[in-house]
Amino acid sequence: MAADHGFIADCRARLAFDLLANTWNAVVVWALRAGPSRPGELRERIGGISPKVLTGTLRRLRFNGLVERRAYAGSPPRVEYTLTGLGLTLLEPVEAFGVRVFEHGEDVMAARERAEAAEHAPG
Amino acid sequence: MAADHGFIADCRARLAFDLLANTWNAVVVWALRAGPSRPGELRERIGGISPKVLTGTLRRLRFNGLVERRAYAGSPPRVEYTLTGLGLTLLEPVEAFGVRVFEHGEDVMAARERAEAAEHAPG
DNA sequence: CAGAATCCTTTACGATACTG
DNA sequence: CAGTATCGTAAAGGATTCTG
Repeated sequence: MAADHGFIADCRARLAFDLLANTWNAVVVWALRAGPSRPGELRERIGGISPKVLTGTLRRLRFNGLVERRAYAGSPPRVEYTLTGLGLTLLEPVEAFGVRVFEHGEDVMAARERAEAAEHAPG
Repeated sequence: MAADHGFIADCRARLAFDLLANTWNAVVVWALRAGPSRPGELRERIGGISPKVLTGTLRRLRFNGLVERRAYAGSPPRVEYTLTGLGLTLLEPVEAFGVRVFEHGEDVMAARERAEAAEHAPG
């Protein structure tokens, strides 16, 4: 069970990749690589994510043990989110993935244009 | 702009991680690591994915240039899907992620149980 | 400032049946 | 066997407003 990295049958893979199977999960993990961050910082850093969606995403990540929440007493409220050990472990491949997409971003765009052209031409 | 791997602002990250932002995207990429595969093989290998959803996922992956489709003439139909160069490039971090989740799967489960307990206790 | 509440829209997912 | 069509459900995303 610890040595079948070569091949994983059935839907254990789905359980694993569910950790990323949302629009913002990986983005937020990525944004947290800078260290403990407040929600406002995250929203600014990410761009285009609404407060509600960020809250929901952080909740999911906490639920799965990737992220920790720490609240400080006082007013105005101060809250910080941090990657847990597990989150840091998973950050590495996430970051590697992101870097590669950035490196090969033009391949993706080219593929999309080709696909769109192929949709319009024969249709 | 090719050297800011240390920090990516705004929502380019979202564009990147959209490639994984679905339930089955990463799972199918993962399942294709074995080499060219027919849809039936993929369904069997993955488990729990319906034909329609597999088709849709493969379509998305093709659209983004991660996967290639090759159809062979004849009857019954024979179709094979393969990871493109880009797909192979991205497979590595995907696989690394999967492996790590399998290694630390118990952390995830423990976090979920803790989270569920925390929901029920105070509520 | 954090985040809960509300309302709406979109879309992925799932089961099933059907066609070439 | 590959893929489409149809139907229904569930959930995520988005915009906005409000409260401690």
